[in-house]
This record gives sequence, C-alpha cells and structure tokens, in this order.
Amino acid sequence: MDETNEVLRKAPLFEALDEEGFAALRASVSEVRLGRGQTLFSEGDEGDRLYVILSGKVKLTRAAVDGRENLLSVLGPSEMFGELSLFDPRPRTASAVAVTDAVLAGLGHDDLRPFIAQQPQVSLQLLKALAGRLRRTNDVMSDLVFTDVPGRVAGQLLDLADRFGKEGEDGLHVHHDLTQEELAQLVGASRETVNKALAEFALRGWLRIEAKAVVLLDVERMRRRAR
Amino acid sequence: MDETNEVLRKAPLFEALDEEGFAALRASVSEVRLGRGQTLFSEGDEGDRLYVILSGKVKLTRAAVDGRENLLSVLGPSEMFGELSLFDPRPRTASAVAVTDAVLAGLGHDDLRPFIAQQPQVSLQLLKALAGRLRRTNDVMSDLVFTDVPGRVAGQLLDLADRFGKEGEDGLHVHHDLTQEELAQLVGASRETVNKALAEFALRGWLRIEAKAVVLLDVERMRRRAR
DNA sequence: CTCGGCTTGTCGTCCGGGTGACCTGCCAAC
DNA sequence: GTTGGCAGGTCACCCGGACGACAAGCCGAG
Repeated sequence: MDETNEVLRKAPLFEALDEEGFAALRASVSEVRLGRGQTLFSEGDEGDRLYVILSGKVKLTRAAVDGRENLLSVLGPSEMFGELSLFDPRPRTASAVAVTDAVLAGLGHDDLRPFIAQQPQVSLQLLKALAGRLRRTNDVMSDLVFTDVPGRVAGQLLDLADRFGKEGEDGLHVHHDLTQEELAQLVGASRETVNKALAEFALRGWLRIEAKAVVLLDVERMRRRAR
Repeated sequence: MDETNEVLRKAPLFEALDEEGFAALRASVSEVRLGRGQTLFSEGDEGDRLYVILSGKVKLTRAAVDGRENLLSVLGPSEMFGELSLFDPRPRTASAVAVTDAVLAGLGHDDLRPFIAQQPQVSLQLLKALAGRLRRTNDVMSDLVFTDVPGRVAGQLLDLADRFGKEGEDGLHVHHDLTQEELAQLVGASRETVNKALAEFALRGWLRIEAKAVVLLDVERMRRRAR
C-alpha cells in the first residue's frame, strides 16, 4: 500500500516519526471503509481510537436536542480526527459521518501512547496541530459573531478551496461534496439563506455553481466579501 | 512567595513537574503587574511568552475591522494563556487586557521548550489542556448557533460560576468583574439584550444582580434555560 | 461637595435571516 | 418509460435581536 503510506505520512501525527517508528505504528493501523452517509461513531459513544482519512471526506457533526445539526468541520485525506479523547478521555462530543465513500486508518489509543511518551517530536507535532485547530476554531467563532451569512459562506468556500481546491482552466474548482443543507449547517445558517448567498455570488460572476461543488472565478472579491 | 508557588502549582503546565523541575522553571518566571484596563499584549504582536495568572482576571479579546469586540474568554488565577504561539509561532490572534488589577507569571518560550522536550508528562498535560480548551470552544460554537441570547447568558453565568463562584448564605456568588458590555461581548450579543435577559432572570427570582457580579439563586432553572 | 464619565436600565425602530410552504429538476430504482 | 425521493431554487411572513437614543444611578477625582 504505497499510496496509503504516502497519505499517512502527511498526517501531522506521522510526520515527525523516523522510518522505524513509522513502520511500527503502521503495523497497528486498521483500515475502515465507509459508504457515503455511513456513521463511524456517534456523539456520546466511548472513543478510544483516532482516525486519519486515507481517501474521501468525513464530516463531524453535533446535534441539538431538537434535532437540528451543526457541522464542526469537513475533513479530507491526510486529516486527522477523534484525537481529543486521547488526552481527555470522555465520550465523543461529535458524530463522524462519511460525506463520500471513504477509507480511514484507525489507531487505538493504547497503541499510540507509547509513541507519544517516547518521541517528544510526536507530541510537539500534536501540540502544534491542536494549537492550529484552536486558532481556526476561534476564527470561526469570531465569524459567527461578526460576519453575516453571505460573508460566512464566502469565507467557508475559501477555506474549502484551500484544502480541496484544484486550479482549472476556467477557475478554481472546489469539489466540496456537500449539499447546500450541509454547507448551511457548516456556517450556522439555514439552507435557504445559503442558497440565496450562492445565487447572489453566481449572479455577480464571482463563482459558478456545480453539483456539490463550486468554481471560484473571482477569489479576490470573495475574499473581500468574507471579512 | 509561598502564595505564588501554590497558585503556579495548580496551573496545568506545572502540575506534572517534580520538585526539581518546578524549581528550575520557577527561576525563569518573571512577574508582571497590570492595572485594571491595562493591555498586556495586542492582536498582531509577536508573542514568545506564555502567562499564568497569579491573581486578578484577564480577558482575551478580538477586534473586528469596524471596532466591535468579542471576548474569547475571561481567565482567573492558575489559568494559562498565550501558549498557542509556543507551538505555532505566529502573531498573537487576540489581545490580553486586565479586567481587574492582576499579577501574572510570564515565561519565555525558550525557557520552556527544554522542559517540554525532556519531560513527557508536561507535554501530555499540555495536550490535555489544549484538548479540553478545544472541546470548550466547540461547545461555545454550538451555543452560538443553537441557543438564543438569554440561553447563552445563562450558560455563560453558570460557566463563570464554576470557575469563580463562591457558595454563600444567600446563594452562589459569582463575582465576574465584568461590565454588562463585556458580558455581552463574551456571549456575542448586544449590551441591551444581555441587560434585558439579566433583568428577566432577576424578575423570576433566579438570580440577584450586583455590581460586576450576580448571585445565583436557582441554579437548576438557570441550567435548564441554558440548553 | 460637585462635576464628569462610566455603567446600567429602557425605549421604539428596523432588518437579517429563520420558518414554512411550494415548485422544479434530476437521478436512481423499478 | 414511470415513479419516488432528494437536492436545489424562491417565495411571504414573522421574530429575535441589533441599533440609536436617553435618562438615571454610581463612583472617583478634583
């Protein structure tokens, strides 16, 4: 599985390991395959594994008592999740659901701990990852307070573009694989409002809407609209 | 400074250290005194120090372009901040301002790194702290999306009660030291709305309003209102 | 004591955006 | 092909909460 190794290597957790350490950890990886829409774990479950996405996309969601949902994030290849319970052993606070068919590498916490204890670079790498994540989350929070829905949509699209965008002939293709409903949950707004915002952007020629994707045509204007 | 040592010891960063390590790190601590309203550092500054609060309270704020502000959190004795730049060396993303007169212990990153590298429990402790912080922040985010302003105010007061509350004859005293304006920025709402929510709670007999403090009289009802 | 500046308590007004209600378009299964 | 279900597109309506504007209480400084 050369391909798999390559994707794993890019995950922050593995980045700092030497060949030997990587091989050892690699041995305790178990592969999980998910079909689109399938749930990996749910809020409240006991969690003692961490996952790295090998292919596909996974969303982390939280549900309110009344059934409404909120997407914390959408993750793609080489990205990691489920690591919080490693350091703070409590039930999962979000559910993980495959947005597309996906393949994941699962790692038991018990297999992991020795590496963290022994290899200081690994914990440093993890600290860095968590610090970055925290920064990001704070940004999102500020946006929720300061920015209106169209602005948040623009910002979210740019963020998705950073991670999943592919430069094409006719613009920056962002194949996010999300329905507008999911996009709405991601920015904390209703589907209708998100739809209106997207239509508005399209009308202005800033982007083109495609099935579960957008093509960004004027990144600069989008960026200005976002803040 | 026995008092100082005691407060420091409770900070997650120092908790896991043995006597020897504590003494060594203690030596490189520099004390900072702040008057109410004084700024310790500002958004965009270069940051290479981390702080532990010895006494008083400090708020972490972010400003929007138009001048509006948003409080990320209010921290009290034994709590730590400014650690993100340790692992992710970028300019500060928030400003730190004293809410009351305060004394802080400042630690340079360079003094700190050796400890992290050598003492694995320290990094574990830090990972735990960051993981907890991340969980918290995600909770706040969900609240922003799902909960109305009175609910967020109730939730925030309960949170403050956990950290600063003192059980008294006539209820749970929460001396938060915040103006209603600041409280409003903390829950992402306008001062007027927060004021109305507080008045409403007081009217119902759930709490009593005092200067920069509240006395919680019916914690159970507040808790139900929060979610 | 007195003045000025915060902080708090309350208005009316207005608007972003949530809600409910539909319709259309598309694809997949039969 | 037909049918059913899901995603996208658009309405009209209503409400929570922001905004602007003041009055009143409180406190620290002169």
